[in-house]
Amino acid sequence: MKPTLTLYNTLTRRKEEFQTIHPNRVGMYVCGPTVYGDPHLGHTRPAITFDLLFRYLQAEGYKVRYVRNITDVGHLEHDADEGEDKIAKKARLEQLEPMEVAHYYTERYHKYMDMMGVLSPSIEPHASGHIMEQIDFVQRILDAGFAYESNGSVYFDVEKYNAVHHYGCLSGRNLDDIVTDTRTLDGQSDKQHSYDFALWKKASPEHIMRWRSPWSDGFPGWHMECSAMSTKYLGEQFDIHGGGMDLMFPHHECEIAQSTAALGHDSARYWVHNNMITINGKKMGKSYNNFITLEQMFNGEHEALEQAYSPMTVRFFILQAHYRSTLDFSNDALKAAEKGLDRLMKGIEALSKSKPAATSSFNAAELAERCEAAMADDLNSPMVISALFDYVKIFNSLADGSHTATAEDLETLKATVNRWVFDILGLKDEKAATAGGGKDLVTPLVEMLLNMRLEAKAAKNWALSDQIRDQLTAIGIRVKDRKDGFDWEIE
RNA sequence: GGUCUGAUGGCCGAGUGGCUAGGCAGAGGUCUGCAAAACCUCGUACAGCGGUUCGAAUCCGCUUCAGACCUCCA
Repeated sequence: MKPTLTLYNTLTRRKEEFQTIHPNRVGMYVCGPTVYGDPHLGHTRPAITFDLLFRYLQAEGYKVRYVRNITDVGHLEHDADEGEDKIAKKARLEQLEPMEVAHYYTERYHKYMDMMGVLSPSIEPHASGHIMEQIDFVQRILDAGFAYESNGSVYFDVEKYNAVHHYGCLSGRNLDDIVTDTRTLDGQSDKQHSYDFALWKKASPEHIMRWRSPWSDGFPGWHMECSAMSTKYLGEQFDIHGGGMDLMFPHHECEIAQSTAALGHDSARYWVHNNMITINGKKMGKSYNNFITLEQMFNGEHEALEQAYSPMTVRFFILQAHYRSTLDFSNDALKAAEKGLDRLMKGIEALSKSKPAATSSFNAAELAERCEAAMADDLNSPMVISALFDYVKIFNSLADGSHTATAEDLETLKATVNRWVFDILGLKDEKAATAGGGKDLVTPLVEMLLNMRLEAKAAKNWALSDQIRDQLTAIGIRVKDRKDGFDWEIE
């Protein structure tokens, strides 16, 4: 009997049993990147968190439609009239068409996500490709009476909405707090209240990205795309809405307000938020300009990096922390993750090479049980990894006989490892992968030398034996002696 | 200022009332011609002060510190 998945729902601030709207089917919407800059370490947290959930739900047998958007329009620098679209701004700075910028960074995002084993979602809609749907959604809110038009722009009437519903239910605020805390913005706003937010913005003459609408030539407000696209692809009600904690307010709060205003109810059942990656205790992000891009992570070219870290090291680093905790970047932590991952992969290799015995000295089924229980408890990937490490010790002991396993148990363990390490955690053995073709050519040569070394050892010719080992070490081949021969690997 | 979250051993990071998290680093040991790898053993960690309890890292209160959001951020 598998444990039931519980997920922490930000709406209720507690872990809830996960129950799908439709049997065996899950609709999941996650806020993707705004494609105006290179993907950085911070972007990997939601990508990997929801990739983990996506993989896990699929492994559990759910048919999952995972929608992750690309924001390529409508995301303003400031929510004021003089606000400038991020994509348009970048385009102006770089003398490019806005779509050129969006395309370039979308490709970069895909490239780096792919390197880190982040699966492509089921659908990846672009905001710019769904202007019609957004206009329709704005119209629905207008029709419902929760928005007003002002000088060609359309704004959400927060006060009116709040009289009927609770604006702030997700972030735990109430309108009074928001009223007193909203910073007064300069300029002659068309808004009735500072806390009203734009559903449609009239474009100023120099604004490049603009579309025709019933109200003006303009562009949709930032929060609109998620409401419109999630509704289009997942329906008026779906199971999971995910994103970074920093999006909780105002973005997700506004999304809830928009959906509730237009549809009469919130569209997502479970709101799931990942925490931030920090550096020196501070959130890594655009605002602090303290981010490390993935390109830099992987090539080591950043002043904060003592070395390069592989994509799987970064993935493992993230999975070793619970998704709702902050995770602090440091070289020591990354190096620890690198070694830990190496240990895990070597242990799995040891398992694959081990020979069956007549009896098993341990409970092989328990590993899967521990993984299932940990993961079902709000995606506790650190506990999954902890269980795996406990078994790595056993896998490593199979070689010298201090632990034994039957053929059947070995198969069980291999299947468990495949499911948890590769399918669900989404890890890959990078060394094996990169060695790949090269190792095949090198193998006969290395083994010839190592067999010669075995003969030298048998003849107690330690000088020759050590010479062979040292020279192999010098070219990056690490030799590991075993009772019955040798092992080797490419560093 | 408002709202919220957190403070765990040298480092990272789980754990939410009693039972070993785990990884990295470190110490000792086994194995080995030596080395590496592997395995075994080890660390009186729960910010401070008070309270509840037979029992608290875990619950409650206060204090200190840190962070997030309130403006764009994954």
